Amino acid sequence: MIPVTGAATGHRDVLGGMVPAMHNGTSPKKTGRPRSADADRAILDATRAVLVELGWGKLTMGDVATRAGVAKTTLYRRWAGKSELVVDAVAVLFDELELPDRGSLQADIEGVVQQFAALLALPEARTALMAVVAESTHDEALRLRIREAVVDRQKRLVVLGRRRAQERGELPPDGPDGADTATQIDLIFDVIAGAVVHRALVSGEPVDAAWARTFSTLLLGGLAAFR
Amino acid sequence: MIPVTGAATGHRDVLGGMVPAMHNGTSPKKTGRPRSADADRAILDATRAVLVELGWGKLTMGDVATRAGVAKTTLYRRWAGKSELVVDAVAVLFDELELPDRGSLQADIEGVVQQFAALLALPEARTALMAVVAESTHDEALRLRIREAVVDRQKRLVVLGRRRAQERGELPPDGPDGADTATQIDLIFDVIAGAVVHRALVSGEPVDAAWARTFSTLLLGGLAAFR
Amino acid sequence: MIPVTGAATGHRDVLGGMVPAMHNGTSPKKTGRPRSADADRAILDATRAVLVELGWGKLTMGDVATRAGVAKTTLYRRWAGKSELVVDAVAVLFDELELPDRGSLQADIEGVVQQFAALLALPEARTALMAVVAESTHDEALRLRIREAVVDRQKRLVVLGRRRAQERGELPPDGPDGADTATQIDLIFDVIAGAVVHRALVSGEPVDAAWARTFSTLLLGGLAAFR
Amino acid sequence: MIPVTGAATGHRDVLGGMVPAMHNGTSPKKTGRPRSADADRAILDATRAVLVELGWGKLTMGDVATRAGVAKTTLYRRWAGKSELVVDAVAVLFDELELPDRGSLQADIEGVVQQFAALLALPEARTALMAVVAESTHDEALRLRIREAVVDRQKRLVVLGRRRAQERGELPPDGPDGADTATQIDLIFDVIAGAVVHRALVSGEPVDAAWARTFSTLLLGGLAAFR
DNA sequence: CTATAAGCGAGACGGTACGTCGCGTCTTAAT
DNA sequence: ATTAAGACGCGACGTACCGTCTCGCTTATAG
Repeated sequence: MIPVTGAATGHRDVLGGMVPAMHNGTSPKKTGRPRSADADRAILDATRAVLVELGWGKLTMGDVATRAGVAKTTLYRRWAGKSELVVDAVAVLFDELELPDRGSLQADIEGVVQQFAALLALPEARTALMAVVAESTHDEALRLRIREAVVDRQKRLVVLGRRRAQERGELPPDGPDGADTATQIDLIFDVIAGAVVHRALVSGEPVDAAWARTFSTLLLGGLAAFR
Repeated sequence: MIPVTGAATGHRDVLGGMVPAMHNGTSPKKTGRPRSADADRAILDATRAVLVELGWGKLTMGDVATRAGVAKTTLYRRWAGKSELVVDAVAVLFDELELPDRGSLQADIEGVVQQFAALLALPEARTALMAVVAESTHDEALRLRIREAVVDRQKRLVVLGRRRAQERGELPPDGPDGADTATQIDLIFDVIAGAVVHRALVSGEPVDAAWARTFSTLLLGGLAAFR
Repeated sequence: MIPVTGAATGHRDVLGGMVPAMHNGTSPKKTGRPRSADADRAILDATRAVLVELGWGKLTMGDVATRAGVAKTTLYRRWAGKSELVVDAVAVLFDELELPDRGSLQADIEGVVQQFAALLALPEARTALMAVVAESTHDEALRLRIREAVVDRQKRLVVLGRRRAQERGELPPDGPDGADTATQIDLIFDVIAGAVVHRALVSGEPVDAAWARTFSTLLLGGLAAFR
Repeated sequence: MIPVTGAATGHRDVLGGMVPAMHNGTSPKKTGRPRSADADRAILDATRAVLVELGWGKLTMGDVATRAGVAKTTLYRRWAGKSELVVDAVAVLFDELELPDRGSLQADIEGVVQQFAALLALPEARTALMAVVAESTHDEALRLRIREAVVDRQKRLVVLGRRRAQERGELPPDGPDGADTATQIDLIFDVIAGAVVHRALVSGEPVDAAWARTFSTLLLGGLAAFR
């Protein structure tokens, strides 16, 4: 996994005391046998493998443990539950998204749309993403974890594409008001990610080159409205 | 429930024989005691009640059955599982969405966006919707069911809004090519629904009047690109 | 079935009123469609068939009804439950026991022992007999029914064998006290039936010619003690 | 329970792999948390309690588990089903049978007959015994288990009574042929146990002092035939 | 170089829910 | 009134995972 630092590090037990530590990157330990790094890797690999084969619903902690050649205890020592484990296991997939420079804003948008669509075509990514999002609707901590591990990390693509377009003169430079800029970035991200996910997973229609073209045309037109 | 006709009509058992029939609107029965319509109503009401109180994760079939004053078997006679039941139970919530005529396309868009956001603010709707969508990523029959019961039914809002805008002269009349029209409707639907869901549930940011305004501005700008 | 007359005829419902009539040979009915005699036959045949194939434990009322081409209601109109039905279905098997005259009391005893053992070698007879006896340990009405339909009917074998032996001079004639005679008959019946059943079903040892010989020797010796 | 060693030691699952082990006395375990001996005791006590209160028919695994303060799974980890559990639970009742020395073979026989009758007068013993015997008619493993846990253990009474009678000179010493001796013991056991059970449970007549006297007279006379 | 402390594989544990099965009753329409 | 069909309320079944716990062992650092 890509060690996630920050918010959801460790958790308080019922008595309010700090428990040895969930996955968080920091190492508060001093003595005793250190945790096996092999186990971490094996567990996350096994998680992805099981996700592909069985999907979220059929994925069980015991199953993952067995495949990873690890005891269930080892697993629970590191992650609080299925959701947390799967978020970490899947986050890495989203880091592979890139924004190759295709020369125009429209082409760049089409490119990232199609990359995202390709990712959502992978059963494990599709299923795991929606499953953890579903879980997060009644688990704030999980929602934050997803935001950190997945959402916020991918905003870089919007930021980058925007800067390139500004450099090309396709978009005006940022105004003096930083808040407006941030609002626009969030909006664009929600529109792109939301539309692609909805098209692919809810409507169940293909996100192909033709759709990417039509969609990017709409988006570009919309962006012009902010000029 | 609004009886859903079509796809998931009955299913074959292991021996290939036709099983009495899941919920599907068709009536293959001729003899024997007819199924109780009261039970249907009671079950769906109970499902919504349990969803509100406990959420998707804590909803159990046994619990629903008890509250509905019905045997668990009666429940399984009509729905194959939790997901199918919940789809039918929540579908009706989406039917309450309306498109009040606010005088301009932008105002209409903002209105529907806010109605949709209000619906997603209900815990039972939010959780149940995402949960069944998550399930549907590895269950094609369920995906079709969602599409019929929820998605396709709400496209009416886009169609209506579009016609009104055309009557007002805000949008050009349909071209001769019906396919283009359908493509545009689908696109607009995916963009609106996708963006709102993503904003509300993934980004976790409020879908308020300000956001609705900014979003509708973007969308209107985009629609101009198709003129 | 061999219609059983007497004790367990009909049963009182919870309110103490007389219910239309269980199987009892009498016909209190006057109007309406008469009961099908075919159904009776088909049900009992089906019961025996299912007993052979599946045994008592797996025999279900629904299964019997289906095989008999009859509705479950029809079945319950005639028998109060599984036990009652099976008693009637199996009773006939015991009526096939005979006491061929082999010329001596010992040979006659050996003969009946082996016939009874052959009957207990049939899975349906063995299983059904023990199952209803087990049920009868907490169901007095069932115990009486078994006694009438099975036990008392087979005492004829003891009575007949005894009379023949008396005619041959192997046993003394009945004394003046009828009670003593009845006591002896009951005792002999319990000893023979009990020993054979215990040997065959509890000890699980074969009831073969050798055992029959040893057993009859013991019994004859014992009878001499009453002279 | 008195741990039963032998026959029913673990069982093969559908794939032929060895399953963790049902109750059998052997300990194939090496690693992991050991099974709780307290649980064993609590379960068997609870089983007997439920048998007394509700009888075999109303005894449910869930009920036993609850009363024993144990999870249902724990129960199924040790016993394959109701029958196996009840055999172990009632076996101990039979171990309480004794053969007090009353000074003569006839008196000893009468004594054991009446003790056995008293045991069969207990609803839990009567019902449970017959129920498991009935089950065993189509379950060889269960039959062996009953034989080990109940039947074979009580042969000690016959062996002891016989030795005492020989010491008193009421019976001749064992001949050189051990097989004959074993045959006789088995026969006597089947006759005593069979006759008492048949009288008590099938004929439904009282096993009182008078019957015990008449029966023992018959048996003694029979034994004389082997002299 | 021993003591202490945590990690680890294994698997039993108390729970909760599952989805199925059979029971015996009931509600239809058709004799 | 009886029949075939089949839905119904009920209750138990045996299984699957959950997340925790106890074992005996291993592998570190600290004294």
